[in-house]
Amino acid sequence: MATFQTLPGFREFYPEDFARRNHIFRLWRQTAGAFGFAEYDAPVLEPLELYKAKSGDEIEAQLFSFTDKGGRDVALRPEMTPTVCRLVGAKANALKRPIKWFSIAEFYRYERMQKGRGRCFNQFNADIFGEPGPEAEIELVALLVQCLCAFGLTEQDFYVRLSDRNLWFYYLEALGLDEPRIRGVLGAVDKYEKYGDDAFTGYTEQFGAIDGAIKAKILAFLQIKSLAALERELAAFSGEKLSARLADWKKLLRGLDAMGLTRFVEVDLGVVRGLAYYTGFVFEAFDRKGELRALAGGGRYDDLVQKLGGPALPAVGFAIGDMTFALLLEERGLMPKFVQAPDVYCVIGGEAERLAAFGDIHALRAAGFRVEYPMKELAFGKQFKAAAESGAKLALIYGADELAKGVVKFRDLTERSERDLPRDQVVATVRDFLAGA
RNA sequence: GCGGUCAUAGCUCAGUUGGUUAGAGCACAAGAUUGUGAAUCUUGGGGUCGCGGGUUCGAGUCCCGUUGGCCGCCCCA
Repeated sequence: MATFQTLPGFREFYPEDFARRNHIFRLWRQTAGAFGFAEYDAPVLEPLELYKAKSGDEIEAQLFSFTDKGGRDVALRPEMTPTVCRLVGAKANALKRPIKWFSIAEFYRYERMQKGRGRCFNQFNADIFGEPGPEAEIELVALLVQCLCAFGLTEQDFYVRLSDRNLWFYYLEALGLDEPRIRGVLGAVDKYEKYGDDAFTGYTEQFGAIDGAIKAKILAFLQIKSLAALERELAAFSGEKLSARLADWKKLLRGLDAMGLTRFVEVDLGVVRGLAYYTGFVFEAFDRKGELRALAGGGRYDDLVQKLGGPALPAVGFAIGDMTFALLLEERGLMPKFVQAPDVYCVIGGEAERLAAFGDIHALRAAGFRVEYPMKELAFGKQFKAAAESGAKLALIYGADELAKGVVKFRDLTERSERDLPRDQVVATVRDFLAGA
C-alpha cells in the first residue's frame, strides 16, 4: 500500500481514464465550435472575495480557500461564472456582441463526496453576454441538448426542464405578495417536489400561515407543464409584465420547436434552482430515469456582471459537469473502449537490424505515423504476438535476410499477407496503405 | 457538519469457533519457442491483511481509535 494517498475527493486519470475524459472534452469542444462559441480559460486560483461577492460569505465553507504567502485570501475556483463575468466585464465595450464563449475547466469544492460529486471535477461552461431576449436561451438550450446528443444520448435518456424566475416573481406579485414573501415562496417551490407540503414550513415560520387561496394558486402554477396551460392560467391576469413574459415564453418554445428540440424540453415551473442570482429563465438537464444528480444547469443572470464591477450586461449560461455525465454514458453503454493502437509495429531481428530499423522508424514518426517496436531483443514469435496485440494494422519486419537484400518485409496484419519492400519505399508505401485502409 | 457501510496482491475475491510460513482467478513477467499471431503448459515477481493501540500464549479474524472508499442526509454555484 502506498504511503501517500490522493487527497479525499480528488481523482487520478490513468491512461484509460484520461482517454475517456478526452473523448468527452473533444466532443464538447467540437459541439461548442459548431455553435460558434469561442474557448477561453482563466486562473484556477482566484481572490476569495470574487466568490463571496457573488454568493455571500457562507460560500467560504464550501471552498478550498487559504491565505497565500502575500497575505491574500484566495480560493481554488468552485465555478466559472464569476470569472467569466470579470473577463467579459473588463473588455465589454470592445467585444463584438453577442459574446458567445465556452470553457472546459477543472473546479474545486470542499464538499463531501457522493455519487456524481467529488471535490474536484470538470465542467463545460457556455455563456452568452449582451443578448437580453430569449434568443440567447434558444441558442444555449440547443447547445446543451447537442452537447449530450453528440455522445449518442437521445430523448429517451435525458430531458431539459425549463422554468422562469421572472414569471414566478410577476405571478406572485400579481397575487399580492411583497418581495420577501415572494422569495420565501420560491424557496418552498424549489423544495416542493421533494418535501410536498412540508416545503412551506420555512415560509410559515417566517411570515405566518400562507393564505389558503393563494397557496392553491401557487400549487396549481407549480403543476403547469405546457405553454397552453400557462396561457390559460395567465388569461385571468392583466398587466404588461406578465404578458411580455408570456411572449418571451412563446418565442423561446417556438424557437426550440423549430430546431426540432421539443422532444427534449419540458416546461416545469417546479424548477427554481437554489441560488438567488438567476433573474429569468432557468433550465436543468436530468436523466430520464431520475437516478442521477442533475446533468447540467443554467439560466439567466442579468445583474451579475454589474454586481462584480463590470457594466450592466445581460447574460445567460449553463454548465455540464463531467462526473454525472460520465456515469450516464457508462450506464447507457455509450462510453467507447479506447485502445491506443499504433499504425505500424516493427519486428526487429537483433541488435544490428535494430540500428537499421531506427532510421525508418524515425522517418515514419516524423511523417506523422504512430510507430512502435520492442525495446528489448525478443524472439520473433513474441514480437508477432505483440504486434497483433498492439492493434497495429501492419508490421514491418527487419530481419537479417531482408536487410541483406535491401528490403524489409511488409506484413498486413489483418490479411496476414506479406511482401518484400525496398528500403527506400517504406514511408511512401506505409502512407498509401494507411490512406487506403 | 451528520448517518450507514466497507477496507486482505495491480483487479475481483476466499481465508473455518482466534492457531504453523496468508491463498485463488485474472493481470504482469520469464521459459517451453534463434523467423510469423490473442492458445496451452511450466515458472516467477508482487502483501508490514489501510494505519495505530488494546485483549490474548497467539490477531487478517475480537475490542477501541483513526484514515480512506462507497452510499445517503444537509448543501449543491
